[in-house]
Amino acid sequence: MLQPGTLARLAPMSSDSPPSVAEVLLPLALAGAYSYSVPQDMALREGSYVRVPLGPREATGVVWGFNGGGGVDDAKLRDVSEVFETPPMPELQRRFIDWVAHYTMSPPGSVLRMCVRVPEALGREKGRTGYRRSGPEPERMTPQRMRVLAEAHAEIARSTADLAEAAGVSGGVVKGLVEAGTLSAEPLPAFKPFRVPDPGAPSVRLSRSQERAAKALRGAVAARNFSVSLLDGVTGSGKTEVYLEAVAACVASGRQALVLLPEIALTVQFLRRFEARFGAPPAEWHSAVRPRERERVWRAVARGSALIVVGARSALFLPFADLGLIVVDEEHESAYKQEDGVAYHARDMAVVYGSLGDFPVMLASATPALETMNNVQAGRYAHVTLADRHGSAGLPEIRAVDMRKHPPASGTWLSEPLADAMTQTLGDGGQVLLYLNRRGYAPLTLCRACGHRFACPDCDAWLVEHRFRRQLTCHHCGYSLPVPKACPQCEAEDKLVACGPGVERLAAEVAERYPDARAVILSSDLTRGATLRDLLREIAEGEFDIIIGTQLVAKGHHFPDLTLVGVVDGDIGLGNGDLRAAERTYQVLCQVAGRAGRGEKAGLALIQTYQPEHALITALAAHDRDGFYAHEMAAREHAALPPFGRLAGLVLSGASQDGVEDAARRLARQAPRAETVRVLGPAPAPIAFVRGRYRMRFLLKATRSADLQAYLRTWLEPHKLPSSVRLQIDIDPYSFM
DNA sequence: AGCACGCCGACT
DNA sequence: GTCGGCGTGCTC
Repeated sequence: MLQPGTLARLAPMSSDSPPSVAEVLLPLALAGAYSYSVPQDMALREGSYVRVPLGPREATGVVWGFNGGGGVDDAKLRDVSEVFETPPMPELQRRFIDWVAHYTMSPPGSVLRMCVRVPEALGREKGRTGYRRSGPEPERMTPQRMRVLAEAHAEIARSTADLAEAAGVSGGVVKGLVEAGTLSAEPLPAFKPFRVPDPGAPSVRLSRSQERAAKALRGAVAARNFSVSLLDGVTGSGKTEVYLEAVAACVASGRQALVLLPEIALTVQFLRRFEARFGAPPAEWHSAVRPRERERVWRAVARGSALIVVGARSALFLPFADLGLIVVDEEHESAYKQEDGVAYHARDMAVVYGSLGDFPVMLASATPALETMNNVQAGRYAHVTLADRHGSAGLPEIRAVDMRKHPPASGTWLSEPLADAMTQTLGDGGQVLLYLNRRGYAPLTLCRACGHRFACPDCDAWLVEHRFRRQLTCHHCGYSLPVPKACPQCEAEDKLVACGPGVERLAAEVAERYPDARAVILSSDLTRGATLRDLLREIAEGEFDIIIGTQLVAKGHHFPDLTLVGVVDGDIGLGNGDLRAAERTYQVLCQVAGRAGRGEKAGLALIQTYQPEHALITALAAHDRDGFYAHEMAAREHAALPPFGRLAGLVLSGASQDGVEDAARRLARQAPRAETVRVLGPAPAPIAFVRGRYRMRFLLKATRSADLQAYLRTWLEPHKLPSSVRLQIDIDPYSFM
């Protein structure tokens, strides 16, 4: 229904007068855009970044349209305060935001929020101040000041931070020299421009197999339209070099390229390979990038002057001026799935982006997601294969160790066959990797006197002992307490026992068995950032004999001396009803096993398992990936699970258990009947209590062609939830959290 | 997301 | 009697 005010506002549009009302999308969880009146002298376009009044404060938003809102009282309209001179958000990005919002069933403002996380990048560039040598030496000369003056130039101004770092002193020393009149200030350009990657830089020689694959991918880039290609090759086959050729072709044609990597794979090694190919580093985008660099990247991406971005999943929401290619490396990685807030899968959204923008998308993996393989088999995705391991390294031999025949002694986790292989490898001067995906010392602590088990007060989870930190910690919320001496329930002393292994405990066992070996633990809570980088380098240089690691070690690190991989627990995580458990176990074991023998020496992987006859294990040992996929695909098809059916998860949560259960029951009663959608639940979520909130879950199972979102909208839109209960929707859920 | 309003516990 | 805890609701 048109409001009287709307008519009045529409009328001027028939002439050439500028639009009088702008629909502004705000980065907030609101149902839609808000309307603002446009001051006479203000030039706005769709996509303009603007400041607008919002209640008692101001907010930054993006113009989503003109004169279309309606429904709001004219008297309510307030003026747009300001337009930013930043290039407007491209139309393609706005369509992408709307699409993602619609698909994930999130408010469009929540998706916009992911795009405007660098508010400083919108205003005028704030210049930096540089300093150069201009005056006489200060009266008081110190060694620190001398070092700074050795770095300071008479012609070229350098920033305080730059000078201080180069001289190895604190910024205060530079400041002192400015006050003494030895250095003088002058404005510097706000940001260093990104070096232009050279697609024609002398590159590494590609093998024949790589060259064939590269040709196919270059062809997809040259076609300049939407296509999806799966670049499929085993660990070590050189996929990176191949897709970088496609990236080169894209930038050679003058368009931007985005390479997505799981956060953890953004390593120095990767960046070095990149720089070797392009003679310049890429623009980086991930959680460790500092605010100032973020601003630099954001601005350069918006201007189109950063041609290649390498980033984690959030890089998908950068304001690309002219995107021509997205590569999703390790596309099967669950790290691409964002669970909280807007629940999206970066690989799937990348494909959507390519389809909206009519450009190619490339997925790379040694163990593609079942969904991706299904798309390949259906002919929707092109299949580009890399047959061999690059160089001399062959595939590692993979063998199962039957734990029923070789049970380790109580309190230990290494079977004799694995321990013997370790002894031999160490004797031959090789490196050993032990993989155990459990952080800490022990996943459960209990009291032998009364049976008390330490659990998190805010979650349904045991507290994990971290012996190095002397703490019991909840891995869901971070709650910690010092390891007590006495049981809090029966007050018995020295009766607490650790149950089950974590990497720290495995390290203790290793130290006892191999006292002369140099062992190191790689785990996200012990090593991060710079320390991790140093450790990885030291490992590659052969500083350690035994590496004990969690998931972290599976990712693309290359350790040339590593010849033996031991998987401590090769059984599928059962119980939590994860439909992808087998697929994921296969993928990670394949990846971990692939760490062995990448150098000149042959590799061996031993997998300790209680189910050596499981299809997953036999397929791994036989290097029969396609066999395992066929087996798993048939199981999914039989159960009408993805990719043969669609899923959605709904989680209701709140502080009061009764409140949540009651809300869930009411909601269940309202569920519309539909041929193509089944609503399962409500049931307590697999982890029913997290961070002090109770959680009830619905699982929706639908046919492949069902419009799940439409169903959910009909169900949820008329329903009013109590405000104390929160609803989270996850379309295509990965874990059933 | 902020920020204000509002209704119940420990203070001058 | 007030200060302030954060639960709830609104912002064009």
